[in-house]
Formats: sequence, structure tokens, C-alpha cells
Amino acid sequence: MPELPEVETTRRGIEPLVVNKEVARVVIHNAALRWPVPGELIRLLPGQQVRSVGRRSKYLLFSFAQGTLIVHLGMTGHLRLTPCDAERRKHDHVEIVFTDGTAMRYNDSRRFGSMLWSAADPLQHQRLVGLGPEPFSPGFNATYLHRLSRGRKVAVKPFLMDARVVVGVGNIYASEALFRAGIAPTCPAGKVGKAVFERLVKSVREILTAAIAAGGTTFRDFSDSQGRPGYFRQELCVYGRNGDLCTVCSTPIKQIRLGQRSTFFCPGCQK
DNA sequence: ACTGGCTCCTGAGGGC
DNA sequence: TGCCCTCAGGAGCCAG
Repeated sequence: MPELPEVETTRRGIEPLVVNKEVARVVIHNAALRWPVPGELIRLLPGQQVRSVGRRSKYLLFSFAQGTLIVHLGMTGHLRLTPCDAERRKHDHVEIVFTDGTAMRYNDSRRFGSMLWSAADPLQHQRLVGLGPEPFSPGFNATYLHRLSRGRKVAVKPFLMDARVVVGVGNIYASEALFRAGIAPTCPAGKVGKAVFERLVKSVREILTAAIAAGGTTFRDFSDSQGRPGYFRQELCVYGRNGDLCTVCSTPIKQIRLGQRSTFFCPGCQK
């Protein structure tokens, strides 16, 4: 379940393996992702070099001279670098073969991911243009959240998970950040005060920083990256811990559904 | 303008 | 052992 830390870890791992490599050919084994993989990649990419691998929100941006390959990992998407003659795996969708004999393969069992092409500024792409600030950018702060949330009745957890508000906070880290900040996930966003948002901003950054650090140690080797599920599991305080006793106040952790999503919190710590 | 609900998909895990 | 059911989740989309 890639949230921002996992995507950033993927970016850091894959960039040194593909940067400056020239594409020899593109093979689309199965174009069926969230949107069909654009067939034009087959004629556009060969001959071009990967200049850099960037990230905006949970989108990876593979920059080429003539445009940008935009990759979203969805729920189960993985990128791995293999020798180009390595055996294919089930759910390999797209293969980008480089002139040095390696290949980057996109594998996605649930097909929630996507692969898009942007000939112009990728940040202006339809999928990226309306996104909120990055959680580590100065634009993500208590004043911003306070202003944006006035009059909003939506619970603070789905509010925090709304990519138009801030990007990269998925279901797991939303629960964790709210626990750290001592905010009940059900509290209407419009009722949250500025000082409390201050704590939330800090918590979001702390939890993402810790997760990126943990991801960095787990995803070191991208030639063999099928990911290790639950890599941050041991550091989670509430997520997936329904019935466990809170590490702070020993109240049993509760699980509810909020905006169709499993939500975990400590009724003792979070008001 | 908001809000909540539905949807895509496959694999894991629980119950019997 | 095996089958069936439920659940998981990012984010676009739509109806009210």
C-alpha cells in the first residue's frame, strides 16, 4: 500500500538505476491499468534518455527530453529493474528496456496504478494540477489548514486524506498522525483550532519522516524489489491494532469506518 | 460548494 | 484441504 514514504523510497531507489539510460524499446504486456497505458510510449520513448526521476504527490515523474512519463503505483504497483531477458512475472504490465540490457518493469496486480505521458509541463497535467501542497513544503502549515477547513463539516481524517488539501497522507498515516496529535478522527475539520492544526502538521511530518527512514532501509535493493509488506508495521501505534491497549494510556484502540475507510484511534488520547 | 457513496481489481485471511 | 465470503485501499466520479 504505497503511501508517500513508499513512493519516495521507490524514487530514491530507482533513480540511480535508470538515470542517463537510453530506452531501446517499450513493451506493453497489458495496457489495462486505471487508464489504458498510452500506446504512443512505444514510439516516443526509444532513443530518449531518462534525465531524472522526480516525484509530485504519489506520482513518479520520469523526465525525458521530449516529455515526462508519469507513474502512479496505486495500491499494488511495483517497479523493478531486471535483466531484459529475465522471466516475466504475473501482472507485469509494462516493460521499458534500456540499451544496456536492463529493463524497468511495472507490475500491478490490482491495477489501481497508472502510467501516463505528458509532453508538456507534467505539473500542469490534468491529474496533477489540482493537487494540494507537499507535506514538507512551507505551504503546508496550520494557517493554511485552518483557513481551508472553516465551515467544513467533513471529519478531519478524510479532510487530511484529501489530496486537494495536502498530498501523500494515506489511510495509515492519517490515523497515525491524528493519534500523535491527539485529535479524534471524527472531529469535524471546521471545528479544529489553529493550535491543534499546528500539532497535526508537526505529527504528519514526523510520521512521514520516520516512515521514509524505515522504507529506506527496507527497499535498498531494487533488483529484487517485490517490497516487504508491513515494513513500518512495528512502529504503528494505532493502525491495525483494534483491541490492543494504547501504548500511552492503555485504553483499548478502537476501529471505526470513516468515509468508507478503516480508521483506528485511541478514545483515551484523542479528543 | 460540499458531502457521502460507489467503483475499479486481486489476493489474503477467516470461518466452517 | 478447500471453498466462500469479506476486506483492503487511491482516487476519480457522480448524485443529491
